[in-house]
Amino acid sequence: MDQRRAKGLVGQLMELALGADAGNKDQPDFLGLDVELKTIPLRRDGRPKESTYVCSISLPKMADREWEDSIVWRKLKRVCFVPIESERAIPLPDRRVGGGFIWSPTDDEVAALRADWERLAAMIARGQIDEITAHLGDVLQVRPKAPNAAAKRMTLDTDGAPRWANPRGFYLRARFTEQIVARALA
DNA sequence: GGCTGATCATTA
DNA sequence: TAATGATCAGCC
Repeated sequence: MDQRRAKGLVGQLMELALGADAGNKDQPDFLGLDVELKTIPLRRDGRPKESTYVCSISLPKMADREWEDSIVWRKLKRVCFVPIESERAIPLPDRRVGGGFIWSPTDDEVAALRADWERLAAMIARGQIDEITAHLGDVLQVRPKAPNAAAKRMTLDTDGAPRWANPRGFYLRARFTEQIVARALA
């Protein structure tokens, strides 16, 4: 199977298998439980292979939104993580699924997430969206999230002036999810 | 190997 | 069309 053409398939199969019901809305996957479902790709050594996508960014809404009301926090305060074997050489049907577990960030993790989020939100609010790179953030990072690099979406400046920007999304660094998985297995 | 920026399938 | 689900590919 061509893995290049099956990127989101694993996640969607899990949603189907576990009965997630939010569809492609900007809300937690399990509406009644307020729990977000995420798969984590693991290599043979049991460490995460990739960073984990959290959500897309609504540029205009970042400016006057507090951390407690942010989409990132709403999604991350309770997550059902499901580790999945993801070596590129293993065919999709042969991949093993690990035991899923419900996770909530510890106080330290919340503090780290919040610090990164507030710094990034401040940059967005100041109209520095094009200066944000994936280098920023200790645990949370901002990366392109678009069909291709040429895609632009209309957004609003802090002054209310329209401008074009590349769509972005929030991601959890692999080092962060590695700690989560390690703690869950301990 | 780790990280960053780019890209792909499917659905409402 | 735009949002969801992530992984790919190349530079360091």
